[in-house]
Amino acid sequence: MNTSEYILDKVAPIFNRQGYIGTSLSDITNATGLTKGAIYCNFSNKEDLALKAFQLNVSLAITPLFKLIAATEGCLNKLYAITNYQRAYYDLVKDRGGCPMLRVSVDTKFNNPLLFEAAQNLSARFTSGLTNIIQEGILNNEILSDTDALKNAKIILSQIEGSSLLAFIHNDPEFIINAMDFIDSTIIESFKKVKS
Amino acid sequence: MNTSEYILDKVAPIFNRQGYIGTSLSDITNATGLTKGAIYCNFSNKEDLALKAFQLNVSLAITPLFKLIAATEGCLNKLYAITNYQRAYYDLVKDRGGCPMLRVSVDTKFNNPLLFEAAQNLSARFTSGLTNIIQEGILNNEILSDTDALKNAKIILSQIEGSSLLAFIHNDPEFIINAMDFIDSTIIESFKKVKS
DNA sequence: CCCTTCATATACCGATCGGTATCTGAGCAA
DNA sequence: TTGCTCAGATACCGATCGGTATATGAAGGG
Repeated sequence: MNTSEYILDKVAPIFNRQGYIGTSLSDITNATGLTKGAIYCNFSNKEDLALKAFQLNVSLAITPLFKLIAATEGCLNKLYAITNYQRAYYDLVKDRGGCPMLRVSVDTKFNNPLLFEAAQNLSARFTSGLTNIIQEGILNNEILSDTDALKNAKIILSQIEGSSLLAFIHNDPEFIINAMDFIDSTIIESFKKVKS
Repeated sequence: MNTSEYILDKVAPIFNRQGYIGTSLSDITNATGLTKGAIYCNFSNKEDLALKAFQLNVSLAITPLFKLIAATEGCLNKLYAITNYQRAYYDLVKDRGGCPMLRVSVDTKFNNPLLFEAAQNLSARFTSGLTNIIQEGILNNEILSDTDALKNAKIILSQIEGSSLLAFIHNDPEFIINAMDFIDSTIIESFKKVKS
């Protein structure tokens, strides 16, 4: 692990807990044991560091889900893989400050277009990924053809993000568990061609 | 309107857009046209001002919903009143930085226990309020008796907060509209004793 | 007319902010 | 051994931070 990676490893959870403005250069030098000289030798400025910290947080918290989806066969199975991944999400991110998409989007909308756009793009990829899964399911005859893919994708993503927020507020993963059980038992169930 | 109210009126949306740390005393003096002397004459410190600004934001964005619920007769009608209120929520808060509960809970969890607790309490009141409505509906025979009140309250609140966040990220109130339509047509519908 | 009161303004505090110019010292090539 | 490179350390910059002590000036009472 080189110095840049070492810095990001130490700093990414701090940015996710305290936000962009809430994380100071002294927080960064304290956490890494390095000096400002070392930081600015590896990153062009605080914003650059924050953006790469966000990317690291995403690669740890969300990218594995995208890979899991890609590795899963069948559209309904992909959807179940998502809810199953989310069931462990609270434990995955609780010590790192919660969902990085949630954190950065709230934190930067009015003062950091670069970081906000990164969060916005991630959310858009999430939405379109979900939409594509449902649409494929319709084409494959796995999902009822009168299902509105985009609408349902937005509802599922709302449920994922909202339950993640509430779990974070109350230190209670049950919000996520409940929401994922509901997605499985009601939303995904309604996609199926034949009711059991 | 006295000076304290004037300051809060000018400052509350700024806190909601930029967060606690992201709002500086100069932001506050610039927005009000007053000096630091006037600010500290009306509020004991920045945290005090931020807390009261949060309370004002809540009283504008969320308290009206609580009053609407209280003024509505019938548990199912109360639930429909909630989804209906949320349909206009994006327009209500978009110029003020989005949902204050979302903003403050993300912003202050790791650095301002006082403000975080206020957001946490608000979320808890929201959850228990929803739970009580559903439980009353069960007692009144408006809602099926095998309905899990707390679980459904958490699911509805997740949907409300998640869709609010996504609408905020993408400047697109459709996330909220979709989610509220879904709550009406699927969740509340599943509460009813007799399917139409 | 004078005195008190009190809200606001002014001027200032030490600390910290993000950022940078310069220095140091280890590694390496010749 | 010499000299170059470059990662990192040190020391410093002006600006801004939250907060406060003091000055000012208008209003009201005697």
